[in-house]
Amino acid sequence: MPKVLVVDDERMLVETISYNLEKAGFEIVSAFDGETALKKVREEKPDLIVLDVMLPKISGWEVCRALRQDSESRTQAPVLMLTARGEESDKVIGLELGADDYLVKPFGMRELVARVRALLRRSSSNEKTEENEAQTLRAAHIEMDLARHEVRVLDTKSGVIGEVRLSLKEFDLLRVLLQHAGKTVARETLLERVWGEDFYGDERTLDVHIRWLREKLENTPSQPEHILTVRGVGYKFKI
Amino acid sequence: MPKVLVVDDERMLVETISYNLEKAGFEIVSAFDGETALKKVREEKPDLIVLDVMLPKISGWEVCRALRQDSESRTQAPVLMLTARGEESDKVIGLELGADDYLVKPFGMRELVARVRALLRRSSSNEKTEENEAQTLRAAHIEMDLARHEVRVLDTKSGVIGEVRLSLKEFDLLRVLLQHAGKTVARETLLERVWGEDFYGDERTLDVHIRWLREKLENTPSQPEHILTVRGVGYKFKI
DNA sequence: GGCTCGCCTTAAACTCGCCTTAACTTGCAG
DNA sequence: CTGCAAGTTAAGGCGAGTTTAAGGCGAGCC
Repeated sequence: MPKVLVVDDERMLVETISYNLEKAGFEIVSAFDGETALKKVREEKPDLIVLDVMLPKISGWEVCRALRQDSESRTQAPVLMLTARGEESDKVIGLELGADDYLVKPFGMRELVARVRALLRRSSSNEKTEENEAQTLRAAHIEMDLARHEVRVLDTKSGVIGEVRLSLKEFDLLRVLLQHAGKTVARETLLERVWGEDFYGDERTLDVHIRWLREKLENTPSQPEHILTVRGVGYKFKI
Repeated sequence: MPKVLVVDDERMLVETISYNLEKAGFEIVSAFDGETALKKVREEKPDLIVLDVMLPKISGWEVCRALRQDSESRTQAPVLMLTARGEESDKVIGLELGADDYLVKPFGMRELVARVRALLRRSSSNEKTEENEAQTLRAAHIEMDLARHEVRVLDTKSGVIGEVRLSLKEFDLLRVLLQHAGKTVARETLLERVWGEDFYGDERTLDVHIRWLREKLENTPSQPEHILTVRGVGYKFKI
């Protein structure tokens, strides 16, 4: 259950927002001024902050900057700014200072909830990708998470993402192909990169592993759409 | 200073994105529709493209496909797609068509900048490892992508670009001809370059392969317009 | 240690694309 | 007109790649 901090000096508005977000399944913490807001951030460690621009004492902008720059109250949590007028300059300043989205008053509660959900979804998927900066290779319907040694396949029809189990050699082989995505990789290059300089085994080993990759990644392994043979040269991953 | 092309029909969003990317040290080029985008890609050769899915006239998908497949506007630059909803099917389509990452609206500028940096870092480290600079030979209506081992033909009438499947020998033969485009290449030179120094087979073999090339590349194979015979000497590719 | 299990390699039969050869035809050049 | 270079077509076979299965090796587990 994600925790949301709502910051606004109009208490009725905070009530309304809190009610709606709670109904949507979030845990709510609130603050009516900037100073309290920063304190609550430190204490409660919310997953997202809804922040009004107009606040007594410290303005919303300053709070926003503090959230991004102060050593004390710094947080990765996304910030949704509430602004009175839709002036672009406001938007620019907000994004400038590290806000992630903004909403112009008056706004509907359904929209607010939708944006909060969107921001949280993104920030959580972000965490995943940023931790292992080791990077993910993407091409066509394939997604390789190198750090986690995970491979996901996107089913074109259903849009479902499924995880595929690959053995070590299969994984290495696919990685080399994807690193050169689109280009043809010579058989000997593949053997060298995956099996090492000193592999004096049967060349057919490569073919067999290609076969297995096709079985796991292609719709019709015998008529591959992505892992293609370039006769007399090697293989290529067609995007 | 890497150059980024920002494509979106919401001008204010382009402004915001441009502002933030500039501040992060990028040079910005922008376009508000797909057609202009493709033109700018050709003219400005950006290092990365931020591309909205929803565009007037040509959709973002189509632009994306063009960036990967059209001979004119093809580029190695990574593509970051902006999509309105976070539907998985969108993601699938995008990656299918060769996008490298995608971002769901609304998104924060910090996230955008982070992703742009990540993509560029990846693509530049990619370049380093790929010594063989993506070389393409072009002449008349033919385009040879040596790295991919692909050949495309531009149909003069319809303007359609079609991929042509060539066997290894056909490919090598065409490459030698195109490398000397316009000039006559002696029969023995061709035999040597394609078949190797030590080929003691039938001379007719060369003719047969020429025939097959003509069949695949000429409108009327028996009255070739490009792959011409120079009697007593060899062949030449007329531009 | 012995056991199971998954992974890699090797083997071997098989398919099919590609190359060569052959044999005939065309057509240019002297 | 004649000869030779090149064109054309089809058949054949070689070999690259496919595919399936079996064996062996090593890792992890009783």
